[in-house]
Amino acid sequence: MYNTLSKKKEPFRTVEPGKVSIYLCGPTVYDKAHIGHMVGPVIFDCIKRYLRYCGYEVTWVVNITDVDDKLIKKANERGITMLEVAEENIADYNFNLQALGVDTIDHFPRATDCMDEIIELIDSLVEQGFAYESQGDVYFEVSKDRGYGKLSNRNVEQMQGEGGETAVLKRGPADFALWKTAKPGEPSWESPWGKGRPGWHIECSAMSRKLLGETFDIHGGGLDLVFPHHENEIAQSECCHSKPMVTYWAHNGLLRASSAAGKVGGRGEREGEVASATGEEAVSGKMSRSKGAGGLAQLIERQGGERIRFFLLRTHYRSTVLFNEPAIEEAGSGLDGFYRLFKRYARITGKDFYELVAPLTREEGEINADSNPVLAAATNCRKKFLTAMDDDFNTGGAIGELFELAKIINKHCDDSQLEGTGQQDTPAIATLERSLITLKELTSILGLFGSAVAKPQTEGEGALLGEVMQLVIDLRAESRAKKNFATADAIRDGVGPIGIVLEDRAGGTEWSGGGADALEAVMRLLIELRQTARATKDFATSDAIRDRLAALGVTLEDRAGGTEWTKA
RNA sequence: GGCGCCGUGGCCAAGUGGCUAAGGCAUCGGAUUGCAAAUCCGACAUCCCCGGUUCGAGUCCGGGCGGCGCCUCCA
Repeated sequence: MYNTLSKKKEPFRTVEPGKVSIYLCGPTVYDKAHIGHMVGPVIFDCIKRYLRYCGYEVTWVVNITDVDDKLIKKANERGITMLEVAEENIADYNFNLQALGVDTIDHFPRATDCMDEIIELIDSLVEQGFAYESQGDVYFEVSKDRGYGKLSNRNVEQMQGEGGETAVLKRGPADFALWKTAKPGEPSWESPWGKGRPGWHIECSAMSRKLLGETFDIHGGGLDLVFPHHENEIAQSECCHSKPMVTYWAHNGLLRASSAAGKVGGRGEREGEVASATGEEAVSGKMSRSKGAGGLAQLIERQGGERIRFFLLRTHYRSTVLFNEPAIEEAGSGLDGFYRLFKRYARITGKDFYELVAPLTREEGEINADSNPVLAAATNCRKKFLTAMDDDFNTGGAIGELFELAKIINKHCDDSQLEGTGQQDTPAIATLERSLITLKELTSILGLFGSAVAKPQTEGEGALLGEVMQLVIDLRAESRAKKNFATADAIRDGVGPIGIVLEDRAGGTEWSGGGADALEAVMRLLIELRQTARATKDFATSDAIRDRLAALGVTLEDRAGGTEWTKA
C-alpha cells in the first residue's frame, strides 16, 4: 500500500492483528457534491470490501464537517440556519453514496456532535504548550512541532504567506486556528475560551481519536487535503498524544473537468473537420464547488450510479482523471458487455446472476479446476485480479481481468453450444455457473453488480409505447394498402388482448388503452409478426420492423431461444 | 520562487528491470446470421525527445520539451 508519508509502497501491517481502522475525510457540507467527492468513498468502499475479503475486520469512518465559515456564509445568504444547510447537503451526499453503491461506512460522525471531544483536545494542546489563546481564539503554534511539514514535505521557513487576516493574533504566520471566537449572530459553543466554534482540522483529530483511537491504520482523503488539512491534523494529534497518528496516509488523485467533449486529453490537434465548440463552453481544470462544480445527483440521474462507479474504478485511485460525460458513457459500453453476459446466463439456465451466492473470503473462493480448461483459465484470471488488488488496490488492472473472465465465459457458452439446446444439469452448465460465481466473487470486491440496475425511466417507457404504437399503425396501414390483409388483421387482433383498441378514422388510425405491461406485449407482437414474415420469406416486412424499431432505439437480437429486444 | 505529480496504439488505461507491452472503447477483416444484433477469432503501439547505468529499461539516473497539482477554501 502506498503511503504519502513515506512516499513509497509499504507492506501492509496493522496496529492490531487482523483489524483495520480507516478514517476518510468526508465533505464539508456547505453545498451539493460533485463527482470528485465520490472518488474517496468509492475507492475506500472497495478497500474495505477487499480487506474484509482478505480476512480483516474493518472499521471505516467518514466524517461530516458541518460547522465551518462557508456553512455560516451559505446560511446567511439563504436566510436559513447552518444546521439546515448541513442537513440538506448531507441528504444529497447520502443519496450520492447510495447511488454509487457505497454502503460499507460504519460511522458517520458530525463535528457538531463531537464538540466535547474537540474542546478537550484543544484544551490538552494548550495545557501541553502546543497551542495558545489569543483574544478568544486558540491557535496551534507550528514552531513548537518539530515534525511539522513531514507529510507535505515542506518546512515552516520556506512557507510563504503573511498569516492572513488573523496575523496580528498569531505568534507565527503558519499558526492555524483550533478555536475561533464567535462573532455576533454566529453559531457557537461554550468553551474555556468563551463562545466560539472549532477551526478546520481539529474536528478530524478529535473524531478519529474518538472512534478509532490515538493511532489507527489508514487515513484517506483527496490529494488536495495533504496540505494544510492533514499536515495540521498530524501536528495536532501527534503533539497531543506523543505517538504516530496514522500508519498509512492514502490520498486519491483529483478529477479534472475536461473541455471538448469526446476528446479527453492529448495534444490539441485540430486538423480536418473541427467540432465547433460553440454553445456550452466546457470548463477545464480542477473541479471545485467554489468554481461552481456540482450536480452529481443530476449526473447520476442521467448515467446511473454503477456507470460512474465503474468509471472511477477503471483508473488507479492515485492518478488524475480527466472527467467528462462521454467518458462515462464509454465506460458504460464496457459495462454493457457484462450485462449481456448476465442475460445470456438467464437465457440458458433461467436463473438470475444477481441471485448467485459468491464466496465472501479469499480462501473460500479457490477454484478446483481439475482438468477443466475453462475453470483453469478462470483461476488464472482470479489470480491476476487478486495480484492487482494486492498491489496498492490496483482496480484498473483488476478490471482488465474481469473482461478477460467474461470473454472466457462467453467463449465457453459458444463452444459448448449452451444456447437453444435446452441443456440442464450438464457438466458444461456446471462450469458456466462455477465461472460466473467467480466473476461475482471478484466483482463484489469492487462493489459492482450487487443488484440489477434499476430501469431509470418509467416515463420514458410511456413515450416509447407511443412511438412503437405509431410504428404498429403505420405497418398496418401499409399492409392494408398492399392488400396484405392477413398481416393487417393480425395486427389488430394482436393488440386487442393487450387492451389496446385501434380505431380507423378519417384522419388516420388512433389507438387507446394499454396497461402497465403494454409495451412488453406490443413488442412481443411485433416480434411475432416479424417471425411470421421471415417464415414466409417476406424479408421486406421483417426488415422494416427491425429497422424502424432501431430508429426508435430498440434493438432486436435473434437468439437460439427466440428474439429479444432492448432499448438503448 | 518552494514542494510534488504526470506524458504508453485514434481515445481511455494496466504495467515500477527480463517470456510475444494487459484490458476497454472505436475502427477494419473473418466465423456465425436470410440480412442484422450479440458472441467468438484476427488486425491495429517499441512506450514525449536526448543522453547515461545495465547482459537487458516503458520500467532506474541526468537533461530537455509538454501537461497538471499544492503552497488561500477544496474530495
